[in-house]
This record gives sequence, C-alpha cells and structure tokens, in this order.
Amino acid sequence: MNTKLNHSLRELAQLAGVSKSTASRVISGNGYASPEVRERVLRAVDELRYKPSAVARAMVARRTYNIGVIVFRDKLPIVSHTLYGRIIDEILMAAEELGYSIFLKTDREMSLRSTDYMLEQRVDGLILISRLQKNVIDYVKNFKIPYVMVNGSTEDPDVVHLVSNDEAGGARAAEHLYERGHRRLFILAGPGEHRSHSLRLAGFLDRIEQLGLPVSRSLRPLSDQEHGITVVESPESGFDSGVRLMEEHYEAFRSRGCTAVFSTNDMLALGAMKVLLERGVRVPEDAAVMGYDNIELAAMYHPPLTTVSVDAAGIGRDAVKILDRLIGGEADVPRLNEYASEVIVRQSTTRKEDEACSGIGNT
Amino acid sequence: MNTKLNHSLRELAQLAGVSKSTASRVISGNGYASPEVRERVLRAVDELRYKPSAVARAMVARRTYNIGVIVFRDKLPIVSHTLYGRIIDEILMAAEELGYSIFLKTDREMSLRSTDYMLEQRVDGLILISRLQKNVIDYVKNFKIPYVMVNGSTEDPDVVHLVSNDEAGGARAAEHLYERGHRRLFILAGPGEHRSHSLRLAGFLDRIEQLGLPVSRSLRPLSDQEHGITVVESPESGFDSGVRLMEEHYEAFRSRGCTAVFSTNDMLALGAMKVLLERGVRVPEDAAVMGYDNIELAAMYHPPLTTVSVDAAGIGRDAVKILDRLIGGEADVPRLNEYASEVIVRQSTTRKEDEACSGIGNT
DNA sequence: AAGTGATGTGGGAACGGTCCCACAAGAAAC
DNA sequence: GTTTCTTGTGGGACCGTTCCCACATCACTT
Repeated sequence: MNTKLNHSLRELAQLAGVSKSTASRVISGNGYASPEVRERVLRAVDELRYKPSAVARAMVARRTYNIGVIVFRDKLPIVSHTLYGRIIDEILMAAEELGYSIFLKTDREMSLRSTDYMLEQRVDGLILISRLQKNVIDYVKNFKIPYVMVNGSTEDPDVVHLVSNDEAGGARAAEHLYERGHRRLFILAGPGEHRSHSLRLAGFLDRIEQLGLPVSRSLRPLSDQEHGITVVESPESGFDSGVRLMEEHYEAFRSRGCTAVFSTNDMLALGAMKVLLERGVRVPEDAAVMGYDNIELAAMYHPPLTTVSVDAAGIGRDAVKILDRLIGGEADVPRLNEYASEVIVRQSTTRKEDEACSGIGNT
Repeated sequence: MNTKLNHSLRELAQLAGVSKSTASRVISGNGYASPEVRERVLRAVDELRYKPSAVARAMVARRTYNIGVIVFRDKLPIVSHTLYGRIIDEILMAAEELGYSIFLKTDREMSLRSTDYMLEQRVDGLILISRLQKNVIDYVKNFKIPYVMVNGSTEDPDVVHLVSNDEAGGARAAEHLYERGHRRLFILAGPGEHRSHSLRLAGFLDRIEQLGLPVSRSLRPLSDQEHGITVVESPESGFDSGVRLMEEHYEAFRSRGCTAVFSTNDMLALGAMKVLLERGVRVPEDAAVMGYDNIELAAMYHPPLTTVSVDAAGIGRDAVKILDRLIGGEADVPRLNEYASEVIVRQSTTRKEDEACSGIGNT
C-alpha cells in the first residue's frame, strides 16, 4: 500500500488532517483529543503502518528506556555459559516487565570500548557481568550513569553489586560432606582470582577446619588414622581442566585415601567425576563428588551431581529491579546484595545407606 | 570535574572556541580541521568526557547500526539454550566486527510485540531465531526492513533463512549406526512440528530404508531374523522427555531386541541414555546411543555421546553477514543457506572392536 | 451584549548531531 | 590592483518527536 519505509508524525498528521501536536497527543496518549479526531488519527496509523520513532523520542525525552548489558569474559562460551545464560534470560524477562529493552555486548578484551559504546547509545543504565578490570568500574564511575555489577568482585564500597553468597555456600558444602562421613577430602579449586572460586574455597576450608579436619596442600600419603584435606588449584575453570587435574592428581587421590571430591564449580567437578568413572571408581560408592553452580547438566549426569545452587534467577531479576531504582534516582539501595546458596543433594554423594536419613535430592 | 551527565556538541564547541560544525568535523572525522583547532577540540573532549550521542546521530543519519535479535521460544532456557546461546555468541562477535550492536529480545508469547518494539527502535535489520508463527513473518514483510530467519521453517521462497542441513545429517546418522552393524534401531523423535526434528527424522528414515531396514511404528516383538526400526515420537524435546519416553518404552526396546538408540537431539538422547545406564544396560557394549546437535554436554558425558554437529558458529556469523548485505541493499543474496552437519563419533557408539576401523572420535 | 472560563487544536522551540552551502582571507595569476 | 582559486571555518536547515503556550470557539454569567 505504501512503499516508504518509515513515516513521520508529520506525514501521519497530514493524512489525518490534523496538526502534528494533535497527532502526537493521540499516539503518546498524553493530552486530550476529541473522539472524532482520535479516530481519524488511528485510521491513518493503520493505513501508514505508522511506528513512532523511539530514536526521536529518546532524543527529546533524553532517555532511552534501554539498558546495556556487558559480559566481560575472554573466551567462549559467553552468552552460552550455563550460569551467565540463565542470568541473561532473567534479565531479559525482568527488563521486559519494567519496560526496558536490552543492549547486549560481550567484551573479550575487557576493554573500555564496549562501555563507551553503551554510553554513546545513551542507555539508561548498565549491568556489568563477570569479572571486570578495576579500571572499567573507575571509568564508569566518571560518568553519572547508574550501573550494577553482577558476579564480579570489588572492594569499592560504592559499587552496587549482586553476588551469590559463595562463602556460606562453601561452608554448606563442607557440612554436607562431613555429615556424610567423609574425613579425607580432595578439593579441586578454580582460579583464585575469581571472586566466586576463592570465596567458595575459603568458606569450605574455614568450615572444615571448624569441624576439626586439618587442611594441607602437601600430597604426602596419610596414615590410617589421619584425617586430611588436599587442595589442588586450577588456573582454568572448565570441564577439561577438571579432567586434566584429576588425571594428574589421581595417584595422590588414591594414596591419600580420599573418599570425596569437592570442586568450586560443576564443570570442574564433572571433569573430575568423569575421570574417576573412567578408571572404575564408583560414584558415590567409592568416592563422592560434589560441585557448585547447579548447572542444568548436573542433574542430567549419571550419576546426578550433588551441588550447590546459585540463585541465577534472583540475581538476574534483581539486577534489573535494582538498576531501575537507581535510574529512578533512589540513592539508598543496598550496595551488597547476596543470594543464598543451597545444597542440592543428588546421587553423587548419596550412598545407599545414606538414603534413609536424607534421600530428598532431586534428580 | 564536571557534574553534568552528558554534554552536547554545542557545549563542546563553546569550550573549544569553535563552531559546532567544526567540532563535528573533528569528532566524526569527515571534513577538514586545522591541526591547532583539532587539538583544541580534542582537549575539550577530554575535559568534558564528551561522548557523541548515537541517538542524535541515528536521527539524522536515519539509521542506527543496531540489529534486533528476537528469540521466539515459549519456555526457558532461551538464551541459555545450548544451541541458541552458541548462535547468539557468534552473532555478537560478528556484529561487533561489522560495526553493529545487538538489541536482544526474547518473545515467549510468539507475539508481534517484540517485532513492533524493534521497528520502533529503528534497528537496521532483524534476526529472527527459532520457530516463529507465520504471521510474524508476514508482519515483518509489510515493513521494508531487512531480516533473516535462523533455524525456523518456512515455505515462503522470499525469506532469507539459515538452517543446518538436518536431512543430510539425519542420513549421516543412519549410515553411522548401520556401519556399526546395528539392524534393530530405536528412534526417539522430537516434536514433529519443529523443522529440525522432522527433517532429521525424515533424513534418517529415508536413508535407513535405502539401506534395507523396514520401518514400523508398531511395537510388536521382532523374530530373531528380522530387522526393524521402532519410532517413538515425543511432544517435547528436553532431557526429561527423553527420560520419560525411554522409561515408558523400555520394555518394547528390550523385547524388540534393539541395539541402538537415535534421538533427534542430544537432550533426548542423553535422557534416554541415562535411563539405560540406570537399568544396567552398558553403553555402548549392550546398546549404542546417538544424538544430534553436539551440545557441550555431549562430549562431557560418561560415556561421551556420539552426535551430529550443527555449525552454530557458521550460522550465527553468517546471519549477521548476510543481514549486513541486505542492509547494504544487495538483492541477490541466497534465500536458503544450509550448513553442513557432521557426525561426531564418540564412545557411546564405539565398542572396543569398532575402534580399530575408525576410532577417531574426539572426547 | 460584553466578559469570563473551559475546552480542543495548532505553532514552534528544543533535543544533539550532520552536512550543505556561504563566506572570509590569503595566494596565485593576469 | 583586480580577479580567481583555494582553504579553513561558521551558519543554519533538518532528522521526528514532545510539550509549552497561544489561540479560537463556544457556553454561560451578569
């Protein structure tokens, strides 16, 4: 019917035989217009397939109702990362509800480029995900733009950030394995410079020492009566690293008589578990395995992996809600927002004889 | 240093003591400015932390350099979906390279709302992902906006779409299982209304019939000499459906003497495999299992799952590249873009005695 | 009949850029 | 010394909205 791509309000008004002020009133819904006029304008809208330009609106309103989301991560998967993906899904849904739209960028160089880009786009606020360089935060602070940080680490008390309570989760994990009777534990820790990995480990070790098990980083064999925790650190946090580390330390694992593995994330744990299974170690009969994150995969594995869940949905949703409050000008939003971690008991730590007391793990 | 949020070109020019035309020339880089003037302007940019407004630019340029990506899917995971997540990761990277930014929306109601929103945002083009209602395409066609469709189905010859060659992939899968000596196959097919599921199944069955195996949908036991294919359809395509269906049909599976399972995606296959493992069926010794998609998880499972890979990276990257050409006004871009599917041989279909001939599967 | 108030509509500035065109100043050509 | 050309800069229209304010109209007072 009409070959032009986009029509302006002026053209619309012309067709309806009114001024663009009047047309604007009908379209935007604020200001009065008589029923006949409204009707005429609406007919013209249909005819032209008129879509108001959000660009022009943003220009005069001086805000866009857009939120910029930047995921800082140097390698794939980024959006397809099990945890970040879930957070982003929730962000998208929460944003929709609050009337925002999402500009998504991944920044593999952890540079300022993506931030600059968002600033130029005049987004109303920024959600910064994952570990980001300190200079990014400093940079963002220079501009008066509202922002929240998700799953990153900072000592800066001004930064509004959302994190899972990794320290408490680590402690819960320690308790779970202790309760199940494990006294010789093998810990596979992810990169210490990541906030979550280091806090999960710290929480675990603190609690385990409170429970009376000595922690050592040496790999000497333990005598029969000894208890002991073996800690191995990995510079990477993927499945392959879990495989590699478990293979490397398999001998120590055996010679120290460990009965359980705990990893600071599920990927490492699954890698480790696969190595054990391949070598004929039965899980959970010969060794228990426990991870952290409750990724989709954990429940699907054979055996299903006991883990600690992270409230990705809560974090994602609240990231948007809190940012919205900041955008609205509220100043007293909480700086530190922690989300509870919960132990999800599954088969990988549940021997037949355990089931009687607490066989509530989902699969 | 300065308390205002954003400065305009006019303020910048004022501070630098030049006209805004001149400032614009320096900022945008087209048009001449003498070295001294350029220097003055650049100093002012630093001082004000000036960021040109992409909104204002878009207004006058009448384009935004933004691309809208809409994922149509009625339930989670959406972005965190293993396959879509990978495609989106590639889209983000390719977009970055070509100077576009991404507006991301998920549309659970499969409505026109999200499309409208993108149109109002004046995105330069649209990438529509997953199965979408026909009316969405019809709607989008009304506007002269360039768009491509990813992983959806359409009979409309005008629609530029990118899909994996599911029919050929299904055929490859059939060949693989046949070569491994399987003659009694159990097929777990995902929802037939999804393009990929139905084509994968069709490709598989066509090839398997060519190879001389009769297909039946009955579940009667086969006599010792008989060959035969059992097909079971699932209205859902998740892991849980795989579990449920395999449990339901386990008896038939046994009584018909099947030696292999093929599913039209990895999630179903893994669900099925887990049931088999739980019941003591050894994979691959007693039964082979094969999926489709090559999700991350497939390689990590114990045993690793043989599958057919989908070129998510190629699809994601090309979606942007092709859209860019459409935006550039090219008319003769190919309508149908198919991406090769490749069998990834892993342990779930590789018995010890098979390894000699083709033990090249990666883990 | 003139004044008052309410009511619906239109005019036009503003938002922050780009870009066309005009123009001033100096160099080169006659 | 005037003309012509070049070169660097500035003026201002324009993109498509919103919104303030002015204005015309008409009913109702007095």
